[in-house]
Amino acid sequence: MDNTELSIQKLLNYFNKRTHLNEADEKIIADAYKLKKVKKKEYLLRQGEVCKYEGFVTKGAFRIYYIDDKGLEHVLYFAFEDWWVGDIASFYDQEPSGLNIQALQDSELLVIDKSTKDKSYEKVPALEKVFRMVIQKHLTVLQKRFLMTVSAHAEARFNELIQRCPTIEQMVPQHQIASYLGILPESLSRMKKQIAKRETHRSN
Amino acid sequence: MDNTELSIQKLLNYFNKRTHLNEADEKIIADAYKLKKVKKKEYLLRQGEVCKYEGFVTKGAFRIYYIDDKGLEHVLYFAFEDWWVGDIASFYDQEPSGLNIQALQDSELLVIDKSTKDKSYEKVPALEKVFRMVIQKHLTVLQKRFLMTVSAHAEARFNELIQRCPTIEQMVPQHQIASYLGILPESLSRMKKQIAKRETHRSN
DNA sequence: AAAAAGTCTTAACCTACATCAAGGAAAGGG
DNA sequence: CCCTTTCCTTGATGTAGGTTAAGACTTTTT
Repeated sequence: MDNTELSIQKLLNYFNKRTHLNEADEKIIADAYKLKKVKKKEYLLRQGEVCKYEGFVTKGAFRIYYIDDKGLEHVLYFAFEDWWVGDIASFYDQEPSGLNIQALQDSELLVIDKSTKDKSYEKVPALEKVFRMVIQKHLTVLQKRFLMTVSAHAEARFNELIQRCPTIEQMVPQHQIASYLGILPESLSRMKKQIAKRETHRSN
Repeated sequence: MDNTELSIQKLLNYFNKRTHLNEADEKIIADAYKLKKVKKKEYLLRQGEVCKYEGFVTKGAFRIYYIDDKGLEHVLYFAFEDWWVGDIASFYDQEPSGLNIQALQDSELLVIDKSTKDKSYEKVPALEKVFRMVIQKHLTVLQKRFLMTVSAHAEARFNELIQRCPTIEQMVPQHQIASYLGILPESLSRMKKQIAKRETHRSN
């Protein structure tokens, strides 16, 4: 079994956890998605472009971020295996995107373009429900993140992130974690020093 | 035509803008949704309760907000006519909600409970697509809001709000607008004074 | 192996907004 | 209509995190 087939198997697995697909459905899906390799630091999407692909990450990791008018980057989320990447608004309306999607490591994903996706909904109606639920999940996660961001200090947000995703510090550089938390790298560095100082005080 | 029928007509209208329903579909939907009246300051949902209803606002306005551990309120969004209210996570998983949904004025909405909603998806599959798109829209709006919140100052967020929703100041008290912007009422008051001062300087 | 690019830390200073406190205006209820 | 509650404003002071600048350390590229 080659790389593409393995990836497709992961995707079918993902779908079958959420609905039941028959063999004909699986064939349609297998034909609709194409394997795409993206090298470290390369982009799947850049701000200003139309989002051509919706992708299912099968290997590696991505960061999805926005660059504001001052040139500062703001990480919207990190995407690892079994996550979806893309800019829904840009993909569905085929209008310029406000987001950048960059590989953090050499990565692979299964991608689908807009017209193929539309056809897949027609051919496999069960996908409507699956994606409704996937998007619902995304929405609730973002809602929680938003409320956390407006109600808690950076240190609480940092602790929450580490608890929810303990390996994150091994996977992405610290300045990108700072960007995810909504603070500058300098602030995160300072904050970690403070935390460490409190830790040693406590143990003495 | 009574109040309920008028409301149902608004809802069918809303759905028919996004898909095509036949008469049987319309009948099913008309039976599934019930009119509910909520007086000013009353709640459709309180933090800690399970979200029993998903609602389509046909009259009035609501605020959806979260109370943090310090007791501070954070407005997630305001909902006016033709908007949906509810806590998706709590509604679909029937688990306690983290949100409060309160009427800002005497209001009316069409509500549906979880099991009726599940049945409506089975009976009218076209609704899957409609709600997938509604939720997609919610997600993109929240995404933009989140990025605005982390990248722009309170004054820029205020200007954006006024531009996007010019009547908001007539509809909701200023301290709730402050809460939506993620600042304290005192800060918004001060900010508006600053803006006004700059305006008069410019015109002299 | 050298050069270049990227990453992390530290320090001094600054600012947007929070906090605390209090008085006044408006609005809604009996 | 008064009384209570809600709402808005203003001032003094505090602070989390931003800004600027610089040095060291690490990784990648050539």
